[in-house]
Amino acid sequence: MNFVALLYEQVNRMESSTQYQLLYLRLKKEILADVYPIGSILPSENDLCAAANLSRSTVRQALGQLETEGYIIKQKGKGSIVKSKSRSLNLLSFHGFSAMVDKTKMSTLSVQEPSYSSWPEDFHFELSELEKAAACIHFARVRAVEGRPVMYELTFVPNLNLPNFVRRFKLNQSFFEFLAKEYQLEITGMEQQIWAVAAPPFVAQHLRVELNSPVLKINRKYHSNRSHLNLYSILYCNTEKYALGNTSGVINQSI
Amino acid sequence: MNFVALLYEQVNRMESSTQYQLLYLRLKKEILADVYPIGSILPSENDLCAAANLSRSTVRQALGQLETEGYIIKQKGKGSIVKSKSRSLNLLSFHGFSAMVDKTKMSTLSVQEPSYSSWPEDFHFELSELEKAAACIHFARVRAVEGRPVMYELTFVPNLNLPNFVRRFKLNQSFFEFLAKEYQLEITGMEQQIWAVAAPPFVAQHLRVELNSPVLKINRKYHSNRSHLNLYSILYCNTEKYALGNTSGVINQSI
DNA sequence: CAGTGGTCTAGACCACTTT
DNA sequence: AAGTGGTCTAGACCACTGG
Repeated sequence: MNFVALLYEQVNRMESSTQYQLLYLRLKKEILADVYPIGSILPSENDLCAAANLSRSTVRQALGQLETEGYIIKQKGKGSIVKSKSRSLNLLSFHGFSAMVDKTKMSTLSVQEPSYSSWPEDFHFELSELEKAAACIHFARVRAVEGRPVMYELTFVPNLNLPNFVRRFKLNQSFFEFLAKEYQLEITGMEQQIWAVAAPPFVAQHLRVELNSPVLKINRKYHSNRSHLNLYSILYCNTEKYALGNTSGVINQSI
Repeated sequence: MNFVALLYEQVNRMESSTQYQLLYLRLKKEILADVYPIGSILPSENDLCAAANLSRSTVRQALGQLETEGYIIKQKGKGSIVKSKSRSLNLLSFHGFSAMVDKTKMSTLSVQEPSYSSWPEDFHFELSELEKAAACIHFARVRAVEGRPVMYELTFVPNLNLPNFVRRFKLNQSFFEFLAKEYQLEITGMEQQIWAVAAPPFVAQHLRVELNSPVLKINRKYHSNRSHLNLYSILYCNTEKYALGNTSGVINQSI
């Protein structure tokens, strides 16, 4: 390696992070921007080595991170296939939702369009001082499958450097994809708590179930790549017909 | 030798063993056997290189797998610290359970001691031919916190090369740790479906809640490192006082 | 058959922790 | 200062996939 390349590497290390992280971030952005659409194959490891002037181990480290985060699947003799545009987070989803390639059966009803407000009095999440000081962006929607309401979702977001959120976000689009595309905001983790509760009146109404019938209640706190910015959701789910489910390769334990 | 045993031999022979996998398995066994107790530090990467006559990359690959599975935490300048004796998962657990270092508040009641039986008629999971051919090991237990029943758990396991399971397993121990220690059986993945249901009589009785009050029902299929062996559980949870919760993803990036 | 990812080696320099 | 894990290089051979 020559002197210029050495200097270049030093500068890169000072300015941001490591070589494999830079490559990882670049590839992730390109996947999100459809430079490599779902189903397509990334350049081979050797090509990436040559293009980025890196050793194969370093390239493999970047690809490994993309793989564990669910963006790609690597196949011996074939290549690195783009699998998904969003991080596999182990989120619960309605059984069959992800399988519905034809999403015509799924619809979204607006209950509360995005607006700026203050935080609810009885908000059940702990907020940082910074979040409390910011305005609260709130919206609510009902998700339906085959015309049957299955989920009532209330979302709360501190308005921290999210310009024109209210104007730009449309309720029928994917919230996470919107955040990634418009603000480079990545969801990096999540905490959730789940209960079975008797449907209160406003939930019974939106989900069209009998008062006090059993529904799932889920409180979620999403962590993001902006360390002080978290997103909050409260979900009520009607599981009479559709169960909530998830699959995880790297699972969890306890009890 | 019967059909089941023959299939097993084949599968076992197919399981390849690379250098890093062998080292990974050896270290994992030693962690489970308390050669390296929780909190202790593994031999340094260089020591492992010398001892096993491997390059550092290979040793790091083995340690990396132990880390992603939650057995160790690596700290720069310090070493690889043993963190846990069971795989760190993303399973739902009762909120606060993991925080209870003092587990005296948690108790287990036997409902059905382990026994061999046939598979239930209305079993809601799809079984492979191999699993159907095997006997079903079944047990049921109730988990309580501070004397309050919170979970009623029914478990079903195909009796495939799990010698003396019924005699060896005690209901008040961790099922996963038992499987890892006695049979080197690792849980590698899981599917689950979740409902909110009205408590049927037998559930209401075991959880000491009113008939038809809302309870969580969870069906789980656990995948293991034996590709054809899955474990099945049906859980009923009383979430009146304790919610079910989990955390996933990378939570602490930096302050 | 050429190309791919999987495994592995034998070095090197760095930032960090502990002594 | 010595030791640790984090990153990175420049090779190598293998098993597998595809044309």
